[in-house]
Amino acid sequence: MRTILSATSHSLFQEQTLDRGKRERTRSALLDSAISVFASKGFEATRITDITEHAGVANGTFYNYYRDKQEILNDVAIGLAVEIVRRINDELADTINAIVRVVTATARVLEVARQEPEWIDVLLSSIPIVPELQSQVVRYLRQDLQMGLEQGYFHIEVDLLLVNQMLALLSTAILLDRKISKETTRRTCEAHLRLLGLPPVRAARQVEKALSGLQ
Amino acid sequence: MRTILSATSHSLFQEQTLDRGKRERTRSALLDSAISVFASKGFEATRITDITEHAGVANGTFYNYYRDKQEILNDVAIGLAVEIVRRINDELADTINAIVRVVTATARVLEVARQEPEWIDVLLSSIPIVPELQSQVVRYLRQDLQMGLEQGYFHIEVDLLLVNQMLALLSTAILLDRKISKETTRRTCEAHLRLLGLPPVRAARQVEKALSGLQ
Amino acid sequence: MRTILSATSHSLFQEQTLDRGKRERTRSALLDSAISVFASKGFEATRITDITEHAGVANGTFYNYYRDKQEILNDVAIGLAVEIVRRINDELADTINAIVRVVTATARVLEVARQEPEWIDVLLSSIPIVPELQSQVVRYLRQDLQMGLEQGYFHIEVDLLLVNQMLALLSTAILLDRKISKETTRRTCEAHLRLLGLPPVRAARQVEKALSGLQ
Amino acid sequence: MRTILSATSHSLFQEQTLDRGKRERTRSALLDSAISVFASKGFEATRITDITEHAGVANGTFYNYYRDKQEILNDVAIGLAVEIVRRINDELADTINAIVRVVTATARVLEVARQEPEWIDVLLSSIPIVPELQSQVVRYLRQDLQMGLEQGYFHIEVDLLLVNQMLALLSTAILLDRKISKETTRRTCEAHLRLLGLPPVRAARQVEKALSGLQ
DNA sequence: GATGAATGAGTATTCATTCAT
DNA sequence: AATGAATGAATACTCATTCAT
Repeated sequence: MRTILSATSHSLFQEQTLDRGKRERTRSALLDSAISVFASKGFEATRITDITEHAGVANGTFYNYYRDKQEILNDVAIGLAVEIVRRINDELADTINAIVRVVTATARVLEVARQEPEWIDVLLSSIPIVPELQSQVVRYLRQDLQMGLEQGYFHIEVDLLLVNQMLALLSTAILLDRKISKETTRRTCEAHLRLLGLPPVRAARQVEKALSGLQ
Repeated sequence: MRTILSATSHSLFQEQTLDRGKRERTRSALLDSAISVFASKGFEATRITDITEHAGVANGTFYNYYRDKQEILNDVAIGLAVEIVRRINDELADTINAIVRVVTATARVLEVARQEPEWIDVLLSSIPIVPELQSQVVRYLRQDLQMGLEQGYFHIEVDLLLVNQMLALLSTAILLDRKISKETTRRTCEAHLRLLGLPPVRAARQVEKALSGLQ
Repeated sequence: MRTILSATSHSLFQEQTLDRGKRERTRSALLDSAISVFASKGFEATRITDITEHAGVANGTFYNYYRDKQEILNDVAIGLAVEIVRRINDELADTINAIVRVVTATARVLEVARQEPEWIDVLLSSIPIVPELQSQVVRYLRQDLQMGLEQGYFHIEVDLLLVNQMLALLSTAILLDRKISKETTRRTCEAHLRLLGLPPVRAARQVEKALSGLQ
Repeated sequence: MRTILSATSHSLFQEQTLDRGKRERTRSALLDSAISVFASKGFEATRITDITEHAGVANGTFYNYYRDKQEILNDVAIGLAVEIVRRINDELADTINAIVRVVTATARVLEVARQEPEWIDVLLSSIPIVPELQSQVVRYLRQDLQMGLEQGYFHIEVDLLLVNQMLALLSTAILLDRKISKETTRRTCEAHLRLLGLPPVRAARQVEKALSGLQ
């Protein structure tokens, strides 16, 4: 099992296509470039040539793969989401307690945000722009929340609003503290549990316990 | 006392300058126009001519007042913030209970969001772009939060992270339910109180009570 | 007789109209402003508002007096030429030797260039743009040159080319040494006499003599 | 040896790049175009689209090669200077008499001015705008002047002022008589020699001799 | 497939000029 | 006469997109 800690490749897509044909390698170069450039300049401000220059290909090459910026953003965002979800799922495979699952997932996302800030920058800013992404995230989170309800831990209506509230708390943490200190992680996890209906003291205790078990 | 409910002018700035000279009237036309256009197309996508056309002036006129989009956004955002804070302050003048203050303020912002969706759209999307705005909001909110701590209601560290978490919950409500149903208002207020450290049941009761007192 | 040395007013036109009506005073303010601005930014680069701002009047006021930049330049250039010619003529009234007249005139123009650099800047750069100016200068210079021929000093064809050559030498001095050192003055006078056909040694002697008599 | 008389190509740059790649051919088209347009409208008055239209390319193409007008002017001016100097140097290779060198160079520049008026227009008007150019010209002229001093012909201080005086006389000739009659050439050469300290009669004789040897 | 030169629509910005006050 | 806000034509410049090589 690939663990999160070992994974700090800065080229998500290249890594996956080293073996495949030239076409796939060029596509990956574009995708990885897009992550970097979107992260540093923002989606609106990046020009096609920013991506191609960073990828070391001619500007015309872009159009052999994508129609426009939006299209490559979709690929980038989905690719990032899949990778991050994969990492978390790997680790949570055997965890059945919903509280632990929520805290672990939150902490792990923040962990990725610390190690690969570009990924999370792009991913979070993509959510409002890439419709498909939103539904993916919702479907994923809802499972754990539902589980928490059934286990009697959470007291809240599980719906789109809730999921978005949790995402918003996550984004807030990342935007405010790019280094993602332990403190920020703890407070974000606690905020999640409070929101889900745990009394404050209990939320604190559970977060303490779950985080200490993570490393 | 001017109440929020009676106020639904759609021209925040024009209204204030009907009596003053031509220069101020044109400036207000541009400001009101900017609100509309920023709200409908977003800041990045609006062109200067969108603003001037909507205001019914020539494109060159814009530059008699502002150097660029960013500069008019600053004026717009600060103007909106001042107006909204004024409305809420009017109503909260005599309220000393921090919980009631927080719930009322939250509900009132959502009320404005329902009646003047453009205002809140622009205001919220301005926060990351207009540095001055962030500090204004923080200063304002911190007072009530501090009061809640002293009254023994809240159990949380009052800092920049907290303020941003609350703003993020507010934004989430508005983005997800532009109509701002009573349900959305209630859940957002509850989320705020939960985040601030009230046990879920108590939070629900307090929100119920405070909102029913509002009309 | 007004002497050159006493004259260092920086407002050629204002000075002449202090007594006349408001209209003339505004016009003079525009003219003096135009000199300053043309001198510092050049004719092409100056905008109407540069002139009006410098004059302390509203931009629209300009059009009460002039149709465009070219028109005010004409007035400015002619006014400057008249003033400079007047000063030199005052001094040369009793001088009958053509060599002394040429050397004195040259030295005096350079003297003005030193004391009122803006005047000469504008005047010289106006020559190619203000047709009337060229013919004025030619008519003026030709007299002394003709006199020198008759006195047997000069050996050269007196025509447009010669006059322009002399002007070009004058401009060169001013452009290269804005401070107009004594050395620059001497060399320019000598260049003039050499061009007019005096043998080098004689030219040097005459310049020496004429300049020493000037102050 | 390529003679001046045979050379009347009107496309200085195109001619040099017919064989190279497309990029260089387009660049040359822009350069040649710039010469024509600068010559006919003057630097200030030419718009980028004047250059691109004349070159038969789209306006955007300009910016693939140059950032602005000034940048292409630099290239144009240096290119012209190099070409003209090359032509004169070719011819003067074996001439050791400084007087003959000066007269020949002067006459040849005027010859170019007659055959390629645009070149000289642009070149002369570039001198004040392109700093590099001035120093190039100075370095070039100074050699011959120094030689004349050593040969005992010239009596003058060789410095920046002198070089600029000679350039000014050259410009005057071109501006006043675009056709560059023999008369204009003769008088300009004589003016140069007089300025350099030859007695008038001797100057006339030397010019007569040198010019008659030229064709 | 990759290249990169060429394109030209889109937009910002300036500034001379007008004209109601 | 003076004002100065409004105008809009003129122009620079960017950049997504095309396409011949």
